[in-house]
Amino acid sequence: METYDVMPSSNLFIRKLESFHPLSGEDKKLLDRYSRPLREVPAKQDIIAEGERPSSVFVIISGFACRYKLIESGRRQIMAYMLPGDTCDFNMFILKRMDYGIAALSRCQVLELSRAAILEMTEHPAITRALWWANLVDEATMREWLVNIGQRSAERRIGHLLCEILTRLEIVGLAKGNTFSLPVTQTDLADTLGMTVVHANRMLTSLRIRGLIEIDARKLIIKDAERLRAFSGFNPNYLHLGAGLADAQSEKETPS
Amino acid sequence: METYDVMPSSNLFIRKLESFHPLSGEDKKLLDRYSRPLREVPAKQDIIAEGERPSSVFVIISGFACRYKLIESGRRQIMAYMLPGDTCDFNMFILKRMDYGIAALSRCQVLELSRAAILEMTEHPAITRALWWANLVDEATMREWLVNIGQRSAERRIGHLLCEILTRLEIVGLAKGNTFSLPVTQTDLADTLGMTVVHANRMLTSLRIRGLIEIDARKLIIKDAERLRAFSGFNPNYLHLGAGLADAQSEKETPS
DNA sequence: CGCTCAATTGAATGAGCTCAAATCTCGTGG
DNA sequence: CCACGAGATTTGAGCTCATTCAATTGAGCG
Repeated sequence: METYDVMPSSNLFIRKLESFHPLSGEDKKLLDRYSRPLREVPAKQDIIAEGERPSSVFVIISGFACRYKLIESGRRQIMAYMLPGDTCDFNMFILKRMDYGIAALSRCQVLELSRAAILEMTEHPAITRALWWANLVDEATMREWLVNIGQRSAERRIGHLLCEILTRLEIVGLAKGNTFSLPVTQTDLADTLGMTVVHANRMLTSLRIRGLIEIDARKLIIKDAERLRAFSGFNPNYLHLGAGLADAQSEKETPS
Repeated sequence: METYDVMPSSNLFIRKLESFHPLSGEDKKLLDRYSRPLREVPAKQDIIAEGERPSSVFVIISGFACRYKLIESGRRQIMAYMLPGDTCDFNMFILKRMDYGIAALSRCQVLELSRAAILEMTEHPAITRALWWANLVDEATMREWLVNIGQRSAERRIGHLLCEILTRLEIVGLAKGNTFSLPVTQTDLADTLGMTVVHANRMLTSLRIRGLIEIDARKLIIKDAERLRAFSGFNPNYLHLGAGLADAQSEKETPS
């Protein structure tokens, strides 16, 4: 068994995958080779639109993106946030047509992986496992969002989402001291949580008054993370933090 | 290329998988071999509870089951319906612990597939593809539910869900003439759609008054499916009906 | 027949929405 | 460097959809 780098990678794609499964130097070299070029996408622009035929897999390197759907009435539902390091469904090109869109919420740097790139990556078992885990966690996250929207009050919904974003950004080192940049509009938040902008604004204010958060420009400070988590019913279980790593660990201990 | 049975299989597991990808006689023989024994689960009982270590994959053969989560306040969110022929996530045992539960809504007959059974099945490419598609459609369905709960009024939410159930039951031949048995309580519907039982009841009444549906015992009649679909904004795209089949088709036409 | 759970209905309350207007922010052109 | 304009945030007021609480009716079962 070889030794791995101890320092977290500065390549967020690699760093995020490593949070799911240990990668060898060779794995990382391969990933690094595919980590260029980056496509710049301005805020509010589609990365891939609903109805398009998917031809590559996207990795967000910087900025916030989302999966979303529009309905007949013109309303929009955001179904997932894609934060730096996040990969969209790597089995995407099985689909004939996208049944949803992926758009940049803020300015983003996006990596496009061709079918060939993905095929090469999936020949590496560790990378494949990491991608698998990423996929499982995406699904689990979507389930949690369903619970959030279906069962919690508007104020707790917002709190829950902020807790999730904090946790996910911490994984890739983009949150320090419970503070992070949240480059999305309140309209985006509202469309994420199934409420109106006006109400989202009021509930943010309410969280501020409770002393749970602080907002300054597009920086969010979670003043009391523990209390916010309790208030929002946030339990990070569903993110399966380090579960893939634990799994690899137990395999070493009890080889099958 | 061999010929396949023209008649739909009476084994709903097979029938459902076939709706995603054509299966050879040999494939079906294998699936059939694993189609016993059936476990009987009474209504309201867990098939697998949150927190358990998953050791097998479940296939619903008769009855309605669901994936669900409970939150601190005691509220329940149902995140998916599992109808006859439906398979739960076939990658489930990668997980250390279930982050949600699966329960029977009505009395169910459930097939349990061991890890070994799944491994054998996934050596057959056609079965693997079918399972893949099933998984993709499950994810797409969850996305659509998010849209439904997040963006539509209570009455349209119910309408949308009923349209989906109708479509899914038709695939396995359990809906005839827009009529099917819906063995779930109104409380279940309410917990599915993020509303109270009282309101679910009122909205069902409202749909009845509009002449869109009729309820008699646990039988649901959709009086005017086209109008109900329009009313609810239901578009079956997300179920990717026959997409896997079309895919197989196009592969035959243009072999890579 | 009596029990439990599901369905239904009423009335009051409240969370969240709509409409509207005011203020703030920030990038762009002059 | 400043003014302008578009988009974002904030606040007010009134209204509606959906909830809560409570009670009644109905249906299936031992």
